[in-house]
Amino acid sequence: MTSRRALFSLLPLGGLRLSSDTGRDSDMFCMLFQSIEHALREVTGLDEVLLGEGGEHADLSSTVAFNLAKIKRAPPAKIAQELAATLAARDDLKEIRVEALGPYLNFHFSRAMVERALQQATMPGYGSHPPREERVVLEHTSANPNGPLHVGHIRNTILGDTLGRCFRKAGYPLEVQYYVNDMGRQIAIVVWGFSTLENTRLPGEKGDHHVARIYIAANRELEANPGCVADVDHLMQLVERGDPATVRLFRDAVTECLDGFKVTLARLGARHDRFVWESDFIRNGDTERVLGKISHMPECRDDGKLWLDLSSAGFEKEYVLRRSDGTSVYAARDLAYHTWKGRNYDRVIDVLGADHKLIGAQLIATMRILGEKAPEIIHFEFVSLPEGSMSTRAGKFVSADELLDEVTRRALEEVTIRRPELPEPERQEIARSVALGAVRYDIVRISPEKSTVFDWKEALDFERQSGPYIQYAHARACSILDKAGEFEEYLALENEHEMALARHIIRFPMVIENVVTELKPHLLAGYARELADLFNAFYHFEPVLKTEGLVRRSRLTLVKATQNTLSEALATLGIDALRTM
RNA sequence: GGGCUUGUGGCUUAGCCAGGAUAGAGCGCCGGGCUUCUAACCCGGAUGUCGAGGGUUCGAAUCCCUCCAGGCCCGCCA
Repeated sequence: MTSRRALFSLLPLGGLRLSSDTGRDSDMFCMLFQSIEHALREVTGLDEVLLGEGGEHADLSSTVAFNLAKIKRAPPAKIAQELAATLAARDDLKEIRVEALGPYLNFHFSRAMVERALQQATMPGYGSHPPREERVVLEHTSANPNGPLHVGHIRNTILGDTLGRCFRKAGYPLEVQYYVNDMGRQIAIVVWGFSTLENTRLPGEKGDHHVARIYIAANRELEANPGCVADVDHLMQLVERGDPATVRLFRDAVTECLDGFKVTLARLGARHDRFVWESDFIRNGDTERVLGKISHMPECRDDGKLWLDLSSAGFEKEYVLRRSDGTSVYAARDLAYHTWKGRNYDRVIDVLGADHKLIGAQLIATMRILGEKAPEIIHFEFVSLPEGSMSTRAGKFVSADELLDEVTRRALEEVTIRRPELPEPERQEIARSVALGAVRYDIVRISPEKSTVFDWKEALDFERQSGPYIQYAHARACSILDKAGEFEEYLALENEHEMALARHIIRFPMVIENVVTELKPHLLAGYARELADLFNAFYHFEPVLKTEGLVRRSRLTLVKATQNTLSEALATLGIDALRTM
């Protein structure tokens, strides 16, 4: 390790002077990737050339020689060697060093290229892609308004919001929607509770928590008096029929809960562009229109209730759309909603809980039969409590509000220990950002298909692999830049800490691209953490302010690129990039 | 019972879809490092039958089959 560093320092500097008019191409890494992939395709004649990250061995690498070996009946190492020679001779790969290491084809970017790409990383908005045409609509959270958002719901919120931020960063025109289920049975139960039970709102009680209290009490009451269920059914019929008084009762209850949601969502840094009310699809006739169209389909069955036979698509279960009392079922309204989305946007994405897997698949199948655009659905698995699964109805949940309160309290403790000299309001401000970073990161870092158990200890951990860890790396970079004052950008990367950091920074635009194509926000979480790791190592081993001349300027430029990239990555994760903490 | 899904060191987790270079991290544990650009940090060490068993392949954590365990779903709920 030491010897390699020594070797590097013997290399001539040959630094790159930076000027502001270079770097039109804002995602150099993507371009390099594409040109290598293109060259590989030409040279091998294969469509799939297996180009991927090179890890410790290279910037990019390919295992295509193995596949070619089968076709050409020659040893993969020999093929790799021949490919490397051919590729190295190409004009379009002039600045890339191609090497065959055994059967592997390794591609190394020249230092000059890394430095050029790095220069782009110092500019505001780094990682953003040019505007695209495709209009995207993203639905997330959409929790039933019968109680506050809890730690399960906000997995949806944070996943969706992060994905939305990635889409915007990737250049897509995006609208984020919240689908308000304002006419379901749960809401009818809330309304029934409001009209029959003691229901005064406690002083200081948030609307959503108030609604939950009534909802829990109403459910208890209904369990004790099953006869009252008919009253709830009646409410549902009245609201579907558009009975003005009932509609107002539903709307008031839902609004009270929704107002509470909006406060929580704002605390989480999540923003919806539009709240779409389910009942609007009854009122505007869309649901009726969809059901009318469906009634003419060969898959349609009407035996009192109206349902679809989706067995041709592999579903055994009846897909019920209208009850025998004439009222529509959620699935019917959902079809109307998705038809509307499909006709107004080019790409429709929903973030839904794993409990919606079946109904989601049925929805997609039906949309296809209808000839409408089917949504892409991201399902996330459940968050449970150590004592079992959460239930709003049973009052068994940890609300997002109490999670944020508790994490903020802990964060304030931590800030107060570390920065006792700061005035209270400033400490509170930092604590709020740290808490948000901790909560959001803790959730987004886990891939959605993993079911998790909520753990206070983990939620309150601000150390490695946490949001605050990344925020801290950013604050450190800011601290150096603040102390450095003015400097002229210049790059001459010397040692392996600098190179490793630089190589990672230039991948950022590609990470954004990957998140939106694969719909995997946790890739960004991992990227940001690795970036912080690499910066911390650089920070520890390579002094910046104590050096002089070109080395100082080069390292400062690298710090600036890191700070900027961390800041952009954190913003895309919905986490505040603090300048001090 | 049927369907979907997850199973990776004591704990949490990446990698799996598009199979290849010694399976990456973090917590915890052991040992080091703050007169030094913020120690919410860094460095080193121990810890893995990648749930089990078969199969495909030159090569399997990754693909296929069976089984086991957890989660979710299977309502004229949403």
